[in-house]
Amino acid sequence: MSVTVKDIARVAGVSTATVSRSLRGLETVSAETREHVLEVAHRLEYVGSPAAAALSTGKAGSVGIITPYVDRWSFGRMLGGIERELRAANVDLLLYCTGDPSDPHPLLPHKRLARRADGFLILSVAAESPDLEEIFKLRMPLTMIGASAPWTSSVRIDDRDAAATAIGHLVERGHQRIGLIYGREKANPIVLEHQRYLGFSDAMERAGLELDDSIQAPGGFTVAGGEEAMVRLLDAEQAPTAVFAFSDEMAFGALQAMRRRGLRPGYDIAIVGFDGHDMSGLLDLSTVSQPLELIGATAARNLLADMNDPSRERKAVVLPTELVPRGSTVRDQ
Amino acid sequence: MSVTVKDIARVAGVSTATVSRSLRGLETVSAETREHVLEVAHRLEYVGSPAAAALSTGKAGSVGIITPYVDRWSFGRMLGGIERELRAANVDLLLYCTGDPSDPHPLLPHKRLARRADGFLILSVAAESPDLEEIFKLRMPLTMIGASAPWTSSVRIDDRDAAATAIGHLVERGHQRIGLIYGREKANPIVLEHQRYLGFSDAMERAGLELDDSIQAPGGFTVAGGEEAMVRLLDAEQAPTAVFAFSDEMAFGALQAMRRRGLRPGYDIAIVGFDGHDMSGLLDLSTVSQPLELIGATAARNLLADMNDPSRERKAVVLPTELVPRGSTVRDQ
DNA sequence: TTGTACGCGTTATCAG
DNA sequence: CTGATAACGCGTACAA
Repeated sequence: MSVTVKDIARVAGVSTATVSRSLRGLETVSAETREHVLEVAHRLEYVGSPAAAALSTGKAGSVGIITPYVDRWSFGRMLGGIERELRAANVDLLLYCTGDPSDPHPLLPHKRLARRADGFLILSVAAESPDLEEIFKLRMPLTMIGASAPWTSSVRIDDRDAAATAIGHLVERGHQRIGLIYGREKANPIVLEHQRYLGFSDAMERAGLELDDSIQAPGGFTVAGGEEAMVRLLDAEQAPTAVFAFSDEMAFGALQAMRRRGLRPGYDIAIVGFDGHDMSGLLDLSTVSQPLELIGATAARNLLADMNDPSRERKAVVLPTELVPRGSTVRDQ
Repeated sequence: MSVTVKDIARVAGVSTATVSRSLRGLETVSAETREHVLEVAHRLEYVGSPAAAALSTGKAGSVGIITPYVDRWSFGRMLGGIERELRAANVDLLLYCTGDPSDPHPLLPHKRLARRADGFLILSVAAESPDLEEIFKLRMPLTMIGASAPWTSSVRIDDRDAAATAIGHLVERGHQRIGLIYGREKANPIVLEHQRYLGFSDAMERAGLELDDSIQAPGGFTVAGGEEAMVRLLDAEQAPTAVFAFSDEMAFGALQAMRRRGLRPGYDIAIVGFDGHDMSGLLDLSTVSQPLELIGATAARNLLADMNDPSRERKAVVLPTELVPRGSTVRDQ
């Protein structure tokens, strides 16, 4: 097999305990002994066994990230922030993708999940999700992103307020018939959806406007889905004069649908998206921008802190969003 | 601490060996014993320790994926394909991000990498990269994506041919002055870049056209970088009539730059990108589309096969690409 | 079909 | 400062 601490101990003429201590840089070893051990280890091309270390210490040396999707733009950005922090702390990153949260999916794989990591980052999964109960029961350090539960740390934006701001922007510009492209079909919506919907209805009510189901459709958070949804809105008996989409990607699809019909964003119909996608500027799409990398990094840092000090008080961080008005809502003055 | 096989054995009145066998569904246990053990395990809420299992069997039960970037669109798509296959096989996914390959980065973390996973998926890293030597030395199952080495499996597209096709398309449409937006600044390019560049120059030569450095610029594979690069091309003493970008995202940036100057894609300047990005249709961008999820899935499946049978012959799979002509290259007939 | 007992590679607890 | 030695939790020859 491969080189172990035993081999090093034998060659270096010390005990395995001393080898272990030297390797980990504990101060309780004389400098010269350590030097020697390190030299031998290097010469033998020693590579430690994380499994053995994990078994011995009880710490896996990694955190798991649980997410319903992996190929969405916003996920990539968050992941970037998370990865950076984790790498800096030298902990491994395990990725678990649960698939669409509205499916009755086969639960978060096995409970094996538990022992794999020392803590978890949970993305956009409703705290009430039955799947999560299993995780909560583990009583491990947890940080939720895009949702929150009283007994875990969380990092998120104020989805409700942000959505209301977007609608407020449209109302200000004189729109009275405002359509909506939301995410999943009804049941078990991911949290942020629910919050954004509340913000939407808050603002509509405040403006004295009626909610009309015929101009609301699900876009599944994809470009193609957004396009389909927009087609439905346009085909409604009375089409909307403005549309709010729960994600920029869906808004892009909506723009596509409009273009196919010769409708000009901002003139014929106003559109505002959500995320602050790289490409929203290019498409001149108004959007509510959120600091995704920062959200990821903040969550990761928080989780690491919780892991190091389990008694640490749980934190619920709320990061700011920003409305970015562009041509898709301001041309039609 | 937590429930172990020993606890189950005691409660169920059998040996730990029988517990282990039952838990893993080995056929060498009587049905009724197994039932009983499973029932007890369930009742005790037993959760196995992957670390212990790994230590005992020598298999980590996971594969590592090594990538220079994590927030690029194409990566998300590949990851989707990879994740699906891995999940189906019930193996964990470890993510290692190396950062920009042209930096002299601190090597692929530690060698600890080795024992963490049973195999690795390596994305877009040059086989000649010094970092990889360390990995190769491990003699573990490896599958490269977007690059290849004779002694490992690999899955890729024919970047050279694909790039040549894109240029051929432009040449066909009468373009003689063709600019290029490539990725990283010179040194240590990721492999696909080199290949695409070769395809570019192949086709240029074949058409009897000259390469002109003044209309070639790096865009760093980002939208913003693509925009900057395009500005440089437009400001060249003699601007190009057509531009080929190594990624759709950079092409999007180029479109942005054109729009800011009132230039119409397909009329004033033709543009063709690379990837088959979700949004290329929306922006009417001609592109060379590659089957990213399939690439990821194929690579993952291949790696799993190599892991199960180390003597398995290494495979080098080349998947097809497709030129998708759109308005950005065909309007100016 | 089932049980015994040892090994996997580290870390941690004691003595010394 | 260093060395035995006992865990850590599971898999698996080997024996019964």
